Amino acid sequence: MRVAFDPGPRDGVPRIWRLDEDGAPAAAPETLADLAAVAALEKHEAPRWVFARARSYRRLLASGIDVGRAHDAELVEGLLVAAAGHFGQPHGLAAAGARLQGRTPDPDPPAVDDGPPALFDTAAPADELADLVAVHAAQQRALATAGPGMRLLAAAESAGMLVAEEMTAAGLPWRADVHDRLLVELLGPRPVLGGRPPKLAALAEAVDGAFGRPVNPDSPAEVLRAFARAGHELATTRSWELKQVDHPAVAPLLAYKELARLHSAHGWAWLRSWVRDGRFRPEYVVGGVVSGRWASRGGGALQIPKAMRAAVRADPGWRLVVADAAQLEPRMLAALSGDHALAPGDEDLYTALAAREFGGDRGKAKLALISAMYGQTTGGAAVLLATLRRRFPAAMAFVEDAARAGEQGRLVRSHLGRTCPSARPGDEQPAAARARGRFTRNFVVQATAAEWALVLLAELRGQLRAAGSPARLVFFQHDEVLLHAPAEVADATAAAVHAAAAAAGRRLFGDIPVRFPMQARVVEGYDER
DNA sequence: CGAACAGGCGCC
DNA sequence: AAAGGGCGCCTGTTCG
Repeated sequence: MRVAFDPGPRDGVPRIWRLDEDGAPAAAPETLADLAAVAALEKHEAPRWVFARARSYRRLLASGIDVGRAHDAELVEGLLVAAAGHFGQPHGLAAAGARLQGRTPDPDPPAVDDGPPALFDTAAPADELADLVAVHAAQQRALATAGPGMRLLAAAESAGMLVAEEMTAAGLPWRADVHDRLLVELLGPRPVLGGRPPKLAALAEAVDGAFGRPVNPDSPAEVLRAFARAGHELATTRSWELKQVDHPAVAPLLAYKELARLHSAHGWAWLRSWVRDGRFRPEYVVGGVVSGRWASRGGGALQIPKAMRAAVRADPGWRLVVADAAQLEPRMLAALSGDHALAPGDEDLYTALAAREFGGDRGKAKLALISAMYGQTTGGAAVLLATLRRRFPAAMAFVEDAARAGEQGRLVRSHLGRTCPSARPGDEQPAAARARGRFTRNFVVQATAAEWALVLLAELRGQLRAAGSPARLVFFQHDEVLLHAPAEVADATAAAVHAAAAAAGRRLFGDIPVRFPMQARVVEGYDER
């Protein structure tokens, strides 16, 4: 059974509508006394809940209610709109309803972005339950004809929404005291009145000294002028370019840039803004990246520097289970292309490939595969690619077909059917066409990896719920998951991750020899190997 | 004055 | 040695 759910406005009442699998109403709409009634329904009937958007589930979580299965109409609409070749068209509930009635949809309302999500809530229109039911029914019709891949993708995307909201609610354990200690070690004591911390100030002074005049190291233009005066004409101030310059300012400047980045992006201001009560609670945007990867809002959640990861520590008596998929994208390529010899087992793929084809040079093997998937042609990649083309013709043909499709302005799709954005006016120009070819080449692999990860999350969440496990998913980053678990169930949680990874591979590709191993480690701190 | 853009770099 | 896919977010700079 399915149940459409409308939380109603803040001070209003929640409403539900029982539906058949195809989305047709199975009864009259009902008004609930309170949100607790949702919990009772979940306990006794465990329906698939049809939500208009993530915020509907956020309202439930705020009341301590979680559910097992969902259909997120906004996310599914985005998948269907893209599949129809209209990527980027409005896909919120209002837009979907308008499209259903043959009207031109208005742009989606802007995402609310004014602080941590738990602290605000934008009231939905008074009664959108009827719209939700109509849109959902239309989506079920579309999914019925779209095929099993799209149906799995719609379910996984919706499960991703559940995971994302629950992760935000749970928060990533974050020790402010450890973070502060790391900052003091790297930057010196926190400056009381703002300004540069001692070590940054010292490095800036060293840069001034090396140039013989004040130079703002934060201003690329000033730095370029200073080097030019010293006889070094640079195109940029990127660190790799600076490293090739023989000048006494280079060393302090590079050190400054590294520490300044930490200070500005993950310094004391970040800590104050984003960590409350021992938790970092970013908001995850499911499907926020064209490839289906998640984006995040607030705190740069998907760019936590390695240098700060020691601040992520389990609560006393708890552990972190840190699991990341090994060489996920080349394994996806092996599965997608049917070139299974590319990924023969569980062992490190690059090392194995290097032993067979690249004289044991793992770096070469990695560069070759990265180049194949990203479309790199320069910097010595060409000779490596020739080796790949000879040994793995099907895999290379797969990415090259995808690149050609992009160059010709055609759409490409992931394994389950996520569709890339359409070509834009101007993309037929040679340089733009090549760029689009690189994009579509990468899209097929990255988007399929993203949906594998999505199915993994859904499987893992399902396993943990079925087992009544107290372990919680607390972080997800493309091919890596973190769980927070009581020490006594940490090993079982790691085992659940392995099982979920295997299940995700089967859900996508059936019984093939390619493996998608996840290395799971049980640690107290995220920095521990 | 704020908005928009560019340069740069963190992560995958 | 230094280029190719996807992001978010900081600072500096320019523009209106």
